[in-house]
Amino acid sequence: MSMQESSGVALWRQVADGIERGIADGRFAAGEKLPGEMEIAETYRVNRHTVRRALAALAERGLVRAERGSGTYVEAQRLAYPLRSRTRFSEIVGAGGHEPRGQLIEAGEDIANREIARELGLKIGAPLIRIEAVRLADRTPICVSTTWLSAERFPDAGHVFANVHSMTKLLGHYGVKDYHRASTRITAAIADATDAARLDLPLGRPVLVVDATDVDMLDQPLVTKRSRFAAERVEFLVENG
Amino acid sequence: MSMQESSGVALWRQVADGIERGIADGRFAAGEKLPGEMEIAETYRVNRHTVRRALAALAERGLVRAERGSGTYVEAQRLAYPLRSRTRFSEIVGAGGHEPRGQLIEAGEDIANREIARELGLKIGAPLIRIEAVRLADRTPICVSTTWLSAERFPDAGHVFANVHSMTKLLGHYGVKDYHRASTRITAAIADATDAARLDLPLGRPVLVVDATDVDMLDQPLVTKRSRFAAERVEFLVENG
DNA sequence: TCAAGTTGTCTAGTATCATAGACAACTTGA
DNA sequence: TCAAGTTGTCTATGATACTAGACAACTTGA
Repeated sequence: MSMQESSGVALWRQVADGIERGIADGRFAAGEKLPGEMEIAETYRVNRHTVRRALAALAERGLVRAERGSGTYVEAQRLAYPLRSRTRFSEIVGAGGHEPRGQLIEAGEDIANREIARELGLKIGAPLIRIEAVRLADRTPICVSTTWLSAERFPDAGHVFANVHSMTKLLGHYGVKDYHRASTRITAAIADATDAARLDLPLGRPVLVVDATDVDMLDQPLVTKRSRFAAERVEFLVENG
Repeated sequence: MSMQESSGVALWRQVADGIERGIADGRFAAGEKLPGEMEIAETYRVNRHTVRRALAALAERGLVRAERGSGTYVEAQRLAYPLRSRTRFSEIVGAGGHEPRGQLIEAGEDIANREIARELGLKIGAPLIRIEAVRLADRTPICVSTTWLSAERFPDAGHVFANVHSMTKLLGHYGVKDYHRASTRITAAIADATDAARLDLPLGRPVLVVDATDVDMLDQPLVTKRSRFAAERVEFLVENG
């Protein structure tokens, strides 16, 4: 493997990403010993100090642990996140044996642009409630979400959410007994400073960007949201047929 | 917005990513003029030269175009890629008005590890055909795929694929009339040197990693594959209910 | 016990990144 | 025509990243 020059990504970062990928796809299993620093330096054709910096970065994030005189060992795992018609963060995280938590960052008012208006079946310029929240599993931030609801249909939704800390409960408060996922769009990006801070993620890490709209049992749009997931902490499962 | 220090990502790269994100999520529409270099420098709190380097990187990738004395303008778009039960690369790309193409990189033999054996319903160590291919839309590489098939059920599949250049046709050659997607797992990573070269992508860009298994009409597994998509060129659409 | 292999910690030298300022070349609209 | 605003190019300087080499501290297995 050879490294790319002047890509705007430091060499040690490229090495760290390479090793992390090896951990993610199972080439380096959890608990296993990584190759020695000299060997890694040779395979990536960089100086041993550069490898050490890469390993230090991974160690700081808790993915590996160095043992002097012995070697460097892997410790990691990703949260499985099924994308079903019935997608509830708390249920998914809870099913994985982790403790789900939601935390309100900010609630405010907004106005529908063309895209949101189309998703929610509203007119452009219609008043909206915007809720920004971060969701955690066992105190590890998993994603940050921006959620939009019609301010007419859900007046004062911001204050309600601040009390109940759950989208399901919020909708229940307005008489919505059940809802399901109508559409989901996924792509990836690089975490910007805001996301990075909220996700407790170093800048430059990949995030999975998910745009989704939930509808009620009559297929009437309820909420639309954009979530940014720390890619290194989740793995989406799409179940077809 | 403030930049993060010593993340292993150069400042100009962070600025470039920020602008690219603005293009991706529509803050900067195609054809529109970006803010002036001085203004960008102020919002990101970096030197104008750093902004210029960021813009140069985006220009090289064809996302923006600078016009001396006038401004810098956006030009970009992402390929919509629906993840349905019936997922066929050529149909998706063709439907978007682009010309699909597949290109064989390498075909060889392999042996089933635990994961592949489970996906394909084979025993560990069972003989496999491994096919590496890159898929393009209008000569732009979209993804690289590694596909595994049972060597017993599909003998000589590598040579067949080299002739037909299509997974659908390959399966048809063995009497498989129709098939559909059984499972899809998505996560994101950073492009390594191999991916970067094959996708004509600078190192360090995010890729969407998709693990998928296709089954026949009797739900018997046919092929399992791992694809890596250039995240900046596609947007997955998950359609539920 | 000892040799080989591992991670930890120094010292340097070179290349790249980022900032700062100045000015040229060009476009646009008044 | 001209002023204001834009991108293009140059010089210079300090900070950081990367390489190179040496050796210490520690673990493991023969």
